This record gives sequence, C-alpha cells and structure tokens, in this order.
Amino acid sequence: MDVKTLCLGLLSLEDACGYELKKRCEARFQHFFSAGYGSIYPALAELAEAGLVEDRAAAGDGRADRKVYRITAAGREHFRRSLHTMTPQHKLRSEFLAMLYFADLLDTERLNTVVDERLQELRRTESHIAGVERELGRDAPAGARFVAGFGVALARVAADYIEEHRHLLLERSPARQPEKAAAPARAARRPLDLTGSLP
Amino acid sequence: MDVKTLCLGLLSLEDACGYELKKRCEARFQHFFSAGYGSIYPALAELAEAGLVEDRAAAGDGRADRKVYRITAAGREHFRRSLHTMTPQHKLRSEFLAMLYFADLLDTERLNTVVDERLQELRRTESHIAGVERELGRDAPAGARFVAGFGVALARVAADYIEEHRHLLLERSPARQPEKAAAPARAARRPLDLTGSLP
DNA sequence: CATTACATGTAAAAGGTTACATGATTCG
DNA sequence: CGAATCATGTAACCTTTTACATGTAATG
Repeated sequence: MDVKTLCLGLLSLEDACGYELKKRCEARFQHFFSAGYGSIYPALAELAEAGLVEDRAAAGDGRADRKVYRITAAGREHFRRSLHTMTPQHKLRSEFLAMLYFADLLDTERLNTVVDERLQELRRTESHIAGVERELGRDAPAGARFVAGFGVALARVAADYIEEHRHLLLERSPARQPEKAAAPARAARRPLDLTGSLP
Repeated sequence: MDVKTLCLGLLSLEDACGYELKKRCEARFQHFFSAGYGSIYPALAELAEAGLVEDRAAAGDGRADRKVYRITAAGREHFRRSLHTMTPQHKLRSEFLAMLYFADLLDTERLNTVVDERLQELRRTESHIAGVERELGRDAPAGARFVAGFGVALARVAADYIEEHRHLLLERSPARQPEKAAAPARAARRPLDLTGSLP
C-alpha cells in the first residue's frame, strides 16, 4: 500500500485537503506509516486524474484557500478491491538496531546518548498513541482501536526491553578489548561465525 | 545507514563476498534490515572505488569464482566515524497495520487469511531469531545478543497481541453495519473525528 | 514583529526493488 | 536430469525524501 492508496483510504472516512491528510497520517499512523507533502500532493493529483477522487475549491475563511478532496464511488470500490488484492507487507528498517549490533565500536557516551534518545522517542510514541486510543470511543471502528492498542503494546515492550538490557551493551566483549592495550589490532581478531541457523 | 554502510560494518567483522553478505544480512538482520543483490553489489563496487574495501579474486574450489572483499584501515575508520556521526533512524512501514485500520471494509475470510499469515510470519521470525540467539555464546559481541533478544521479545509480543485481540476486528462497528441491510449506504455515514491529540 | 500554523505545489536526487542475463556445481 | 545453491552483475523502474518556491493569517 503506497501513499496513494492510503490517502484514498483516509478519504473513504472523511473529506480532506492535502494538508489535513498529512496531519491525520501523523496522528493515527505515526508508529507505522509516514508520508510527506512531497508524496501526498502528487498522489492526490493522480487519484483525481484517475477519477477516484474529486476536488472542490474551498475558500478558507481566514486561512489559505484549500482544495478539498472527496472520494468517488469508483474510488471507494477501488480501495476496497485493493485491500482484497494486495499482499500486505510489514517492513522495518532500523538503523538504531543496526548500530547497536556494532555497539563494540561505540564509545560509552555515544552509546548512552543514542539509547536515551530512542527511549525518549518510544515513550513519547507510547503516550501519544495511548492518548489517541483513549479518545476512541466504543463506537469507533474496530481497526482503529486494534491498531492503537498494538502500537502501545509494542512501544512499551520495546522501551522496557531496552531499559532492562542496555547494561549488556557496556560489557565489552573480551575479543575486542585488547585493542585498547596497544595490540597490533589485527592479530587478535578472531572471526566468529555468526552466520546463524538457516542458510 | 544505507546498504553501503551496513556492508562495511559486516566486513569489519569478517571478509566476505557479495553473496555471503546477503546471506548474513538475512541470518542476522532479517527482522530489521533487508538488502537485495541489486543494492549489495553496487554498494561493494562503490566501497572499493572509495578505497574503503579491497577485493581479491578467490578461485572457488568447486563453486563459482568469488570476489572476496576485505575492509581497509580507512574503511574501518570510516565505519567507526559514521557510527558516531549519523542519526539512527527507526522506520516501520506496515501495510498490514494500515490494512487492519480499515478492517471494516474486509470480509471475514480475507481478514482471517491476512491475520493468520502475519501470525505465521511472526512465529517463524521469532523462532528463527531465537535460534540465532542460542548459537551466540557468552563471548559473542554484546550487540549481537542484544539485538537478537530484542527481536525475539518484539516478535513474541506482536504475535501475542494479535492472537489476543483479533476477535475485536470481527465485531463490526454499528456505524457501518447498516450497509448490510440494503440502506442507501451514504446516509448512515457519520464522520468520526479521529484526528487525535497532538496537532 | 517574529514565529508558527495553514496551505499547495514542483523538481531533483537518492535509494531500493525487480527483472533480466549468465554460468558452474551439487544434491536428490 | 532437474532443481536448488553458489556466484556476479546491470538496467529500468518505482517511490520516497529533500529542497525549493510562495503566500496568508493567527499567535505570542
């Protein structure tokens, strides 16, 4: 599901202009999807060209003029069909975890800064989604509640794991320690085979 | 951290050819990073051009000839520096969660299939990383153990949450139920404002 | 008066995925 | 003997990110 499809989905719930769409993405999907103006505006233009949405100019009383998009019957049908057709991916790319994998190469201060920042972000996310969750009444769509609950649960566990295990990252492995002691730096390298179970 | 930097990192642990690098990514980083040949081979070429790695041809006894890459002193320094310079991102893009947000629009069968498949994937991932973790001895780098433990913990919680809460997705919200009863389909739409707390 | 929020776009660049092209060897 | 594994690469394509360009209005 690309930004285009997600916009269509959001428009299936409520009319909006591009700017609002971005705000809604941030509010609801913060923890698992992001979209910038650079992808939203072109996406809306393509949707309109395909007849899946229509736009009407709305004079912003006070604010700037807006272009409000409304989904068409064809758009609704298209979205529903794409939900049934696509194979939903779930992709994580974490430079944070990649970095920690090489924790041996980081000095203590840097390591602590990075971990602290990630922790803050996770706690912020956790409380933000918890807030969203609270505002959803019993009559809110099941999906919205499920997704919010999922986000809270995951953020909490991630933060807890990091807090409970971060101390392990400071126990430098004996194999690399010698470098500090002016050793020739290459002689001590013992290539561990971590290839793992599968291939 | 792009594929280029990650390759450099892997080469800081052990010499390898492009093919091996991909296998190692899959084995160790499966749950938070992916890289195809289409990004690894060009990355290695660029690293070599920049003098951060060197390659020597290795006659594959039996197998095809390989190009084995070894990190240079400059490469080691570059990698260490980039670990200290970069701002580590953590990006999740989940079409799965996006889809569940719109669970109202899915028929029961489709919903169950999608959820079951995600669950299987999570359980596979969980046991795979747990396997990797078991093979890491006490002398393995702290980062490798931390990252594996993190992966197991998260995969477990994600799967558990889904199993415990999936039933909620089948309770269709009353606001959308009328569609089944041949209602005009648009009249009943009550646009809930889910904009959320922040902006 | 300055900054933030509202509002819409474009263009270039970066990056990754997919498909293609090729070939040896091993395993069942 | 056919399939899977090992092995290297290229090129087109798709998407997203970033930077740019512009302007109003509310807020502090």
